[in-house]
Amino acid sequence: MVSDVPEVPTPAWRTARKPARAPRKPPVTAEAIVDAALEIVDTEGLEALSMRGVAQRLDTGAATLYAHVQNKDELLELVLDRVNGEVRLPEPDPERWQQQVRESARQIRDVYAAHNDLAKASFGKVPTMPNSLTAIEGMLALLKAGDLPDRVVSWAADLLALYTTSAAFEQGLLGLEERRNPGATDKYFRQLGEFFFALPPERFPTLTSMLASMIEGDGDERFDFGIDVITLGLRAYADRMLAEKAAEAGAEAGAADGEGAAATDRPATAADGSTN
Amino acid sequence: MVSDVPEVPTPAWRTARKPARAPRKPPVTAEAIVDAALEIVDTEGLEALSMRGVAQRLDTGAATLYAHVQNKDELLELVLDRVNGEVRLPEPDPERWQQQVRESARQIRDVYAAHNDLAKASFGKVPTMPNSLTAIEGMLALLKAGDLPDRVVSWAADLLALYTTSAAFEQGLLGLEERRNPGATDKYFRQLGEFFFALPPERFPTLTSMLASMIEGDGDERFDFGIDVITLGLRAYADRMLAEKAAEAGAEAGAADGEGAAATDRPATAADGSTN
DNA sequence: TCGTCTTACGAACGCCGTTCGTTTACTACG
DNA sequence: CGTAGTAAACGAACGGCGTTCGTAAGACGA
Repeated sequence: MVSDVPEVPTPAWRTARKPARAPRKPPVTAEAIVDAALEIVDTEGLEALSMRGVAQRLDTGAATLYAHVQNKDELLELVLDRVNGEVRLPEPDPERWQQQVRESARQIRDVYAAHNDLAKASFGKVPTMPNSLTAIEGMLALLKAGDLPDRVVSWAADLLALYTTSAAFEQGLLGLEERRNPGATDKYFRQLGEFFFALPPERFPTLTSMLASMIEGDGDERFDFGIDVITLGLRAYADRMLAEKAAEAGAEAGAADGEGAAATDRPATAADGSTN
Repeated sequence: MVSDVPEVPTPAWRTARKPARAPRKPPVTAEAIVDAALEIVDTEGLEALSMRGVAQRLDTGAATLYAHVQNKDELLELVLDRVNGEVRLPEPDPERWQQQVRESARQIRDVYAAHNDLAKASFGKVPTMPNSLTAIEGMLALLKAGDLPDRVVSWAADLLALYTTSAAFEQGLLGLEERRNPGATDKYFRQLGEFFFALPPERFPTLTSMLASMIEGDGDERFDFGIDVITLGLRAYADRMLAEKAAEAGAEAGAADGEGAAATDRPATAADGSTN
């Protein structure tokens, strides 16, 4: 399309050896499409991703893409899986499971946030692609090393994924807007602060009395807070669960047994797989 | 435009008394626009919401809307605020703060999920509209009744909002798809189950060993799990924080003080915080 | 060299958010 | 009653979107 119709006829011996095909463009493959799509997301954000844009970047038409990808949704899933492939989770070390969970969650957040607001595309999608499954496998293994019951581990993975994805989205969105017009984010936050400080205390007594602490902390601190709360909560939840189960068993076995403090020394039977 | 050009001339005495204007259509106001938009979201989901669709429902043109609403984004914010107005949080009762938080989070989730996938529109938006602020105020008050430090309360509100919104979105999305073609959700879940059970155990040992517990539980149970984990975690986090502060102060004042048990006056839900 | 078969792709369809310039409907005043 | 002024309404258009269809081009075995 660029110069297929020369104004002057070309001598035969010139066309004889493969004319103008030297800078051969790479063939269109699903992989190349995913690459191009991710490049667009990386430079302009998720909203700027369009089939036409991807096609343009590959020097072809939009219709071509549909030979390799069912639709935009599938393309997004492929992009997400490629990004999930960037995640590297550690081998579980039971001695440090909480740190490992924190570090891993942080890594996942950072991997996603490095691709702007891409995380938004993962909301409400059930992960089924290879790299996504590998990431889940890794996180489950980490949690299981924490000696938690199976049900707690499973549901905790969901909870952590939710939290991590949300945080990644917010951070990525912020980074994107900061890149779009640097400095505007500061101004926005200042205006936001002014707005909140101007709220009437009689209508929002609690809110206005806590503005200082609401603004406190950067993204990392706040993210770590969430992870800490969740891991501490998992521990406490599991302990409570085991205590209840023990009390039940005790009540069934004999009424003489005192009840209560069962969360003291973590018995190794925590993950006995007794769930259903 | 409906019948301005009659095929047969109308006698003068018919048009004399205000022709065809009897079923006067209500004037276009921002409120009516929000109503129409919410109706569309309620019946067809967030993705089906378009300015043209809203205009059609009001029997007018899309351009008219822009006289009352800056753009689609602002319209969405107004819709969200209207929905936030449906939330009714209880007066804080320090004796039952954990139950109150759970009930409130559940109510918020249900309010949103009742409007299909509307919750998706709230991701990444800082709440500034009246009803949103009122909801935050209420949740902060509830958390503060739990006797948590200000910083914990502030950040916990963020965390809970994230979790609740995500859960509402997932539940709403599910409900929407179930309404779109009833029964298809069951089939989808069955296929999903088959897919996961067919995964190779040597590549996903942890995942495949826990499939039973991953599938366990309905939406409510799983949501409550998350809320319980978070509230238990908040308690534990606050206790650990206070213990550290106490230890610091103790170390400064004199080295003679014993350390540890700071969760004394709190009824102590298995939150010993002794891990690592 | 021919026929087949995969891949590429221009053009079109029906949507979308938003803007522009004009028309309409109503109010207030002469 | 007539008219000027004004705010609301809105048709038409712009550029872009996801997706489909029928055709064109190239690869390749017979």
